[in-house]
Amino acid sequence: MKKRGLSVEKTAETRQKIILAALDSFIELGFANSKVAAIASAAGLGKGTIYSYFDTKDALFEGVIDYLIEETLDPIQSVDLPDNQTVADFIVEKMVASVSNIESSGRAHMARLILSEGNQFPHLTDLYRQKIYTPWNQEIQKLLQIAIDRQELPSSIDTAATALLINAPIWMVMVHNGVLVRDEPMDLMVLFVENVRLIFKC
Amino acid sequence: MKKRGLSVEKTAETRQKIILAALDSFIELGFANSKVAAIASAAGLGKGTIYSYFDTKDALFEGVIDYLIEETLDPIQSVDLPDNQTVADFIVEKMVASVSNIESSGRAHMARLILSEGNQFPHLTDLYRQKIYTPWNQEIQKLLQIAIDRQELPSSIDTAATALLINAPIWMVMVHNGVLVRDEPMDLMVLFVENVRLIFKC
Amino acid sequence: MKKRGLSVEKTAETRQKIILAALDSFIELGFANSKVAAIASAAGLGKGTIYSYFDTKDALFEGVIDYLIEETLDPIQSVDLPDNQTVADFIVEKMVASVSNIESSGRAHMARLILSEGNQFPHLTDLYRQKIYTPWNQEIQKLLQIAIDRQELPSSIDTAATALLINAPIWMVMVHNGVLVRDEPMDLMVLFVENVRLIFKC
Amino acid sequence: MKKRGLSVEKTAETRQKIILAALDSFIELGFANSKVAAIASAAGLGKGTIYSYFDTKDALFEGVIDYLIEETLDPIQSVDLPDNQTVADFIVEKMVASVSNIESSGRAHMARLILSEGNQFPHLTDLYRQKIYTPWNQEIQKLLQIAIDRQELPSSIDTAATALLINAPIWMVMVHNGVLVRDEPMDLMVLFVENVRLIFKC
DNA sequence: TATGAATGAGTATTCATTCAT
DNA sequence: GATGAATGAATACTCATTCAT
Repeated sequence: MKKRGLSVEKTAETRQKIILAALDSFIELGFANSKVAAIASAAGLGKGTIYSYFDTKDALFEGVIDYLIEETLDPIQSVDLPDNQTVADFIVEKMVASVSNIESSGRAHMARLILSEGNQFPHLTDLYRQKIYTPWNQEIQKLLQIAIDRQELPSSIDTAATALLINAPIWMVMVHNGVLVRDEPMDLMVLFVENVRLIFKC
Repeated sequence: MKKRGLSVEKTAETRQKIILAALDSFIELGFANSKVAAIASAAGLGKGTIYSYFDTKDALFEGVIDYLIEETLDPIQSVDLPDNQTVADFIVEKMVASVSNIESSGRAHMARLILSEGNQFPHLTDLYRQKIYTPWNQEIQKLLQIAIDRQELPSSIDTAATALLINAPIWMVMVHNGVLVRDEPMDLMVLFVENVRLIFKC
Repeated sequence: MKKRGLSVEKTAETRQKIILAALDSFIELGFANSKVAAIASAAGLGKGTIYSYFDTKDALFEGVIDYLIEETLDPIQSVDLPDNQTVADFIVEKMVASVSNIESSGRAHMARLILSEGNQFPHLTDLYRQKIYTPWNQEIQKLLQIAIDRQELPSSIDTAATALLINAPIWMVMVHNGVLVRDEPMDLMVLFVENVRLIFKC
Repeated sequence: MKKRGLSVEKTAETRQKIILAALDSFIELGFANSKVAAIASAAGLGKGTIYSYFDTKDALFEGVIDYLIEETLDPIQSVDLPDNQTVADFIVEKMVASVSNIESSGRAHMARLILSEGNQFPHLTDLYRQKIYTPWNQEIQKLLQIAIDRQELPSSIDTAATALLINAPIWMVMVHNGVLVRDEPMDLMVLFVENVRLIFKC
């Protein structure tokens, strides 16, 4: 069989094309208003082909979210914290990369899709929470605990609540820039860093 | 016309029934998955009656959002700030009432509907921004400016960004409690107050 | 009871208003596209009132046609033929009045309603045939027989066919002016008289 | 694409099936009373298939009329008139074929559909006038002018009016046989020929 | 008697999904 | 594997008709 390898690549490539076309459509039109036929057409494929790769339209949406989760998975790791760096600096440093490309990487789109369609896809909300949201919050909580241990933060703080406070500007800006005030976007980086400085009083 | 008075009451009551049934359905199922027939049935009315009050399903959704906006309109007013109260205390005090009933008053539902359906209803997003979001942010910015004038805050802060920081925990908690982690709700009040204290360093 | 008489008049007047409003609507929009509510509104009445006078929308249409048939009933009578007038002259003279106001009297509208809606209202087509179409043709046939007897026409003619030939320009013009070429109406009188002259070779 | 040929044939056949089933329904029930589902069923197809071929029920009706116009287009041509044949004979000869199959060819149905539904489909009335009615009348007028030139007719006649007179029996019979007196049909051929003889006095 | 709010049967239309080619 | 013609369940919406006032 001369090009079995190629065929596998081809398949992966076709799958990719479908997912990207579907993602565009879901972002622009939402799940309910996206038509399988239009996605197929945008992917340069026939309708039937979509169904060779995904059993149902729901499965296609799950495939898109799965893809985004895998693609954008890049968790902050508390174990990477060097001894000679403050927790605040570490968080800021680590988040610069992550936060600066939150829109271009598709992570903002993913989050907004979870916000808008999550109610109807509890399974995906669960997945997002398990793979992205909760791990991130837990790593932040670990870092906060380390900060308390190092006396960079008072022991009186509630780590769960403070983790949410660190997270809050990210969601605020995703809502602000992506839904409510698209023509005057706020700079997430500025907000995020300022917020960390306030929390760590530094 | 003798029974005109009754008739007006009756129609207002029917309209109310429709809106409340529709609201429940939109919150639970989203717009696309809500069926007009089911809403009518839940309201104890015939399908046709819905269409006597709203031309289309879209118009019904707009009616629901309009209703929520009118119902929940209760803006913070910077002019109410007493001389003998700090801006931080004023914000906290004013927001206690507002924030404590954010779920029960329907304001959280409204916000989440805007998040989930707003893309497909730009007109409603505009309305929400004009009536709720922007006025709130602007009043907060005025208060921040007063705080700067009173030297409760350094003049170096960016009032637009800081207003968003004050807002951020509210959206964070609406997302956290309403979408992602429904079984372990975070106490918005705690988060909000703590955040104000951090910002005002008090 | 002071104004029972008035009440009867009022009732007849209301009925008249309904029929005229309905007629306008049926002519302009056809039966299927005419809405009872719109007819009521055009008549300055409530929807329910229509149903006090006509059981159903179909009955309303029948009422309109009945009204037109009664209103416009003005048959040519062969017994009116004077001895000292040719049949051709008699037909022409009698039809001048009838044909000249065929549009303004509503007879053309009635005929076109029968054409356009008759298939769905066989009862009305029957009525029209019995009250208008067949009597007219039969009187014309009687006149043609008299003309044969008087040797104004050869005995070889087929009176049924010739009656239709006399009728033909009327329908031709109703179709031409009313449906196909509204902006360049043909003068029915000219056509009708010329046609009679051709048939009677005079 | 290998099966493209087959596919094209198949779709043409399906389109034909739809049009014929729709035509039957429109003739029997009229446009408003024809149900898309019933037409689909009569065509041995699913409802959705109709909508793959015609965007709306209105478009389906237009498709049917278009089809009839194309199918039945067979105009009399004045240029075909031989020198050694009278105009009257030419008209009679040419119309024998055309008129004798006016019912079986669908032309009568088409004309009656225009009569009954034309008011609601001005576009189709226009099309019918442009493609069928006006060309026919114009060719007849040309022939009448030739007849005048050849002195087969006096120059005093009005060609436009006389063309309508020639046409009149056709419409008269379509109305008579198709709407009013279906059980005693008149022989169109007899009427048409007799009428031409009267007009040409031959 | 007149009204118009309420009703729900009836219909056009959409679109995810199937499957023969 | 890829295709797109065919399908029909599902749904928004209409409007003749009823009936309480």
